[in-house]
Amino acid sequence: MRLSKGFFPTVKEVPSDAVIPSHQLMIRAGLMRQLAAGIFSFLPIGYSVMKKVMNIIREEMDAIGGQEFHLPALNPIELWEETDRVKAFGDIMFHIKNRAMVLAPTHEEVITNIAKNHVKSHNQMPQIWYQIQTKFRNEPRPKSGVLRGRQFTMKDSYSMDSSWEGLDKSYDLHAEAYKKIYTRCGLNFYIVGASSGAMGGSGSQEFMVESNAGEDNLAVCVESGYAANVEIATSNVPKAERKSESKPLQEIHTPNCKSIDEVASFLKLPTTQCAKSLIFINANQPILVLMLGNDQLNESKLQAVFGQDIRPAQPEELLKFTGADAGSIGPVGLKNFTIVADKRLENANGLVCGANKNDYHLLDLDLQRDAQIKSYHDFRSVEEGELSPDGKGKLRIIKGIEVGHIFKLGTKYSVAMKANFLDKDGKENPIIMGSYGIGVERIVACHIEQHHDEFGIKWQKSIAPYDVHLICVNMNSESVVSKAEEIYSKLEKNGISVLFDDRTDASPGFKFKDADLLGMPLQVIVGEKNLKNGQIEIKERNSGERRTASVDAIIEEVVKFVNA
RNA sequence: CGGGAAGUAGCUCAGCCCGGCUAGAGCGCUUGGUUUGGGACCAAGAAGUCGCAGGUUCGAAUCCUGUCUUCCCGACCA
Repeated sequence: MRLSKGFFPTVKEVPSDAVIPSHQLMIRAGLMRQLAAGIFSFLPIGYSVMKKVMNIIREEMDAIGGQEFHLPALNPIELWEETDRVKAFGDIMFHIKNRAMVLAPTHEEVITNIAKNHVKSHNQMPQIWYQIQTKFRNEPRPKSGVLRGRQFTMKDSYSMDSSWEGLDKSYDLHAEAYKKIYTRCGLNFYIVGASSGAMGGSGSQEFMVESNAGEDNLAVCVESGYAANVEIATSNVPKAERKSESKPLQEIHTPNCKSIDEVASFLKLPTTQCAKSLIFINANQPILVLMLGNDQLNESKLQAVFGQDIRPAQPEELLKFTGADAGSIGPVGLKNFTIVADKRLENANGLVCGANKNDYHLLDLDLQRDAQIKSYHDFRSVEEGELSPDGKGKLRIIKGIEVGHIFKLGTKYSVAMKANFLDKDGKENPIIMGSYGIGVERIVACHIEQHHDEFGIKWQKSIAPYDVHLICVNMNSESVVSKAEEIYSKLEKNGISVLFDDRTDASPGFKFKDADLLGMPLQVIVGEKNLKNGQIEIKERNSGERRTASVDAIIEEVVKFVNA
């Protein structure tokens, strides 16, 4: 492609509403333009990268036996009522005004609908069905360019199995395919254990790219290889000790002591001898959660136990339910409460807790003796520097961008939509499903986040829009132009895709800047300076390394680089 | 949905506080000329209902009210 003929709207100045590097560069290098919040037009060079990513995805999905579908984005709302997800998605789902239709935010329902009508026997499984298609989600706050949009491209796939072992296998196939996809796309990524959230199912993992632009926090440990979303991450921290003897409960005046730190320093006790009480409301019922010392409660873990609707109590509710304000609340003597505690507190004694009376605390609380603990769960958020669960190394908390998520769905959708098959014994069972997603634009943005410098993008070979950026430095020199033209046509004949900067109205400096911004892996620079010595310069964008090759050897040199 | 910021030429912005005549700059664009190895130079030019609506005023980009849009932080994110 000739730069003089094609549409490559590069921009020198940083767009005012782009904050993160990938967003800025996707605008500056002419990959896309914004139409509205979270909605982007992809321009030729941007779409060419998208297509390369999608092809890698196709190849790897086909390699595990996936079959490509193309499902409608416009769905009858009735379909979504069958699984009660009109309510579950709420405002996230776009609704069509003049017909009872919605724009699909994902495709479990459509897939299950097809499976229900046609997958009737265990002999027809396993199946892996996928598509690459536009998804619509009415995000309350689109941000960071293409990283969180209202319309985006997703590879979504669905596995159908007749057994749970089969699901495990389909899931593992996807995990392996995903690793290949992200590796081929030039991304450094982590696979982390994740919360299944309201999606349901028995397990899920996320594929995460480390980046400051990320919205998720991950706990990772290089030494042990442990990696998990902090929503579910655990660490190796000691439990509170149980002393051999429990002293009697004792009420003590603790004026103006609200926080655990204030209470601990007032009583001259370590914070790890304090039990912090937090009140939540679930289905109008109060729940008291006990945490050790200054441990932070992880609300995702709380939701995993009590469901999504649990919420913190309002200050007036605290007073109503416990008779005290925050800072003086405890588990002793509460009526009609569900009391749960973090695992670190299991059967502990000798603790300090609120007395349900403002400015008073209780000493020597024994959780076995003095409180009705319904159950113990892991509720705490892990902290930077704690030991990984296997104790082999320290945890680091990093920010990550989710580029993929795989779920073992189980039978949630097949049961809801009555997608049943007959097993070997002629018995009817719900199809066992998995669902697996990859955000295509996110891969592109993450690639740029991981491969760029102050001058522009550094495409890795696998997804670069062109293999080579050919620069003709002196358009007024006939010999230079004819040599550049010759190289252009020879490279194309050798199957190399070339972006040829043959503009007559751009200065050399301008061309070099554009080449660095656009970021093709190899720049071939044809200029008078080197040509008079029979040399052509080549520059590798990734390393910045420059060298020259003789006019006779240049084609071979470039072909070698591209195919390396 | 809560908090903050911003909408002036294709882009990046100044002007607004303290109202005034014909609304500016740089980049980009058009034409002509010069230039050609790291975002060239000279000259001439085109281009803006100052987001929109209403109000105050002799007079509004500027003051007031409302509204829309965009960005950032938070909440939310199957």
